[in-house]
Order: sequence, then structure tokens, then C-alpha cells
Amino acid sequence: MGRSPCCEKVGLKKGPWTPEEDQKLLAYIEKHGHGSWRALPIKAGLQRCGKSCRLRWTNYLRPDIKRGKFNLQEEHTIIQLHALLGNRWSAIATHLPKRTDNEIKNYWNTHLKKRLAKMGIDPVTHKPKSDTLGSQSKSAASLSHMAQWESARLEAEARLARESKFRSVSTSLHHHNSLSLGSTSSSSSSCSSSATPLDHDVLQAWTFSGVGLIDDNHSTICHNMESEEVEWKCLFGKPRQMDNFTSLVISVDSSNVGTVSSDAGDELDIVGFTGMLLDNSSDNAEERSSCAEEDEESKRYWDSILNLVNSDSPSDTPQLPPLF
DNA sequence: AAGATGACCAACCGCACACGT
DNA sequence: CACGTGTGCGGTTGGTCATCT
Repeated sequence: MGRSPCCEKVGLKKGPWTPEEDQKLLAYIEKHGHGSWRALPIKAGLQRCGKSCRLRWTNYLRPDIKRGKFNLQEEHTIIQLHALLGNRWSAIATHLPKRTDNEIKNYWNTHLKKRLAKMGIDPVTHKPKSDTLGSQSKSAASLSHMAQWESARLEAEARLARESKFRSVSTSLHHHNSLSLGSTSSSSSSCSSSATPLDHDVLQAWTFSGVGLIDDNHSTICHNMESEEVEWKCLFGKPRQMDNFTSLVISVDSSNVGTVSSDAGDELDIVGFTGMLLDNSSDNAEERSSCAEEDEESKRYWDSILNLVNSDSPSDTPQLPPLF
């Protein structure tokens, strides 16, 4: 529509905000509310565009912003939600109520992404990078799941959009209706109740095809590489304390499949990754038995995610509000 | 000591969408 | 329905500071 830039007017200031400007903006919003952002700068006596004011307010001046280092729980939440939602920073931010999308985005780009990369996990797909090699048979099997995945994704998109609209109307429900993946009352949806929890199939569909941080078998691992927090944890299902680990090796060769080993010689069960790394379309009876066990484990895993995402205990700790 | 490099993060930019007319 | 406006969002930039050489 050929819309003109909001800051095209000469004379409008750009760049870092001064304490005086902050004070003006703060004082005006406290007194009048922000109202129309475009009109605000003139009323508040600021030589800024409305957009700049809005950004300054939402990312910095808002009183309900928690600043400073992200704790481990917050990091885990970000990683989990990024695995589910991708770069939907605003959606992720709704589950970290005191953090801004910009802050989360910055933290992801400067810390978490690098950490995952160091671990050999693609920060985009949340899969081991080696999975791109030798996974052709797996990818063939994957195709049959793509429709399921896409269906779940589209459903979630639609619901996100609806809830976004809803949030704009009802701020009181802000933290309980923002993220949506599963059920919906949409006519196009197969699910009819907004109160219906997400089921395993949908979650698996979501994590399938590279969207999930974790695969079918529970083993999501996060390593805080920073020296002051040498702590390893599995994000779901199998919490472990792994002090003094300094690096992580994901074993991908057939003789050592299913383990993650540290240079300290410890090993972790990581059948989850191997499920992705190997073609598991075996007709071997033993392996089928193994698959049954994995299915059970998988179910427990998804239950853990469902517990997480359906948790409704709002607090400073970033518990995920109900999603569905 | 000084320049190079990297990390961090606030802020900007442009696009997309919702909504009112 | 078309158009204009306001706002939200995600990607990117650029300034500042710390560390390295």
C-alpha cells in the first residue's frame, strides 16, 4: 500500500534513549496511558516517532519487565518453546511473562543458539546436525508424517491468530490463552473443545520433521556452556545432574548408538537421538520389542510435555500456562 | 599501550495484518 | 471491496564494552 515510514520526518531523533526521554515517556504513559503511539511523542514532548516510543516502552520501560540474566528454567523454557514454535518470539515471550520478545530473541541468538550448535544440534531444526547425513531412508518415512505435521501446524497457526485477537480484547486472560498448538474450536479443526489438552499425536506431529527439540524418545539435552554454570540437564523426562562435564559427544556410529558420552567418560542413554539418527524401520522381533518399550517411554515423554504445557501455575518461574 | 576481534543488546527497519472508513 | 492507518512482529544493524593479540 505504499505506506510511508513512520520516522521519515526530519528532526525526529533516533538512536539510544536518554534518561530525560525515558522520564518523559514514562511520566506521560503513567499519567495518560499510551493511547495512540503515533500521537504520543508530540503529546509527551518527545522528538521521537511513535514506533520508537512503543519499542522503548515495551522493551525497556514497562514496569513489569524482569531484567538480567536468564535462569536455567527460563533457558529450558525458551529452548522447548523454540523447538515447538520456531522464531515466534512473541509467542515464546507470552510464556515468560516478565521477559520481552526482543530480550528472548537476543538471548537465543547470542547464547542458546551457539550452545546448541556446540552440542552438534541444529538450532533451527533442533536435531543433531549429523542427522542430515545418511537419513534418506528416514526421510522417506518422514514424508508420510508430513501431512500430519502440516495439519497440526496449520491448526496451531489458526489458533495463534485467533488467540492473538482474543488477547487484544481481554488482557485479563493474557497469560492463559496465548499459545496454541492443539485443539481448537475452528470449523476447520478436528478438535472441538478449547479445553481439550493437546494429545500425543499432535505433539509428535509437531516435533516431527525437525520442529521438535526432542524426538520420539525423550532425550532432550541442554548444556549450559558457561563456566559458572557447568550443569547439564535433560529437559524432559529424565533429569540428570551432570556436573563437571566439559563437552558432549553424540555417538552416531552403530557400535555406540544410543549414548551420549562426555569426555569424563560418563554415558547417557540417548535413544532419542538414535531414533532420528538411524532408520528404525526394522522387522526384527527384538527390535520390535525394543520399539514397544520405546513407545511406552515415548508416551511417558509426551506425558511429561503435556504436563509441562498444561501446567497452569502462574508464577515468576516460567511455568507454561495451559496451551489448549 | 593500542589495535583487532568478538560478545552483547538496544534500537531500527520493513513487512504483514487487523481494523476502521 | 478498496484503501489508509495503527500496531505487532521478526530480522538486522550498529554502538559499546570486554577480551585477545
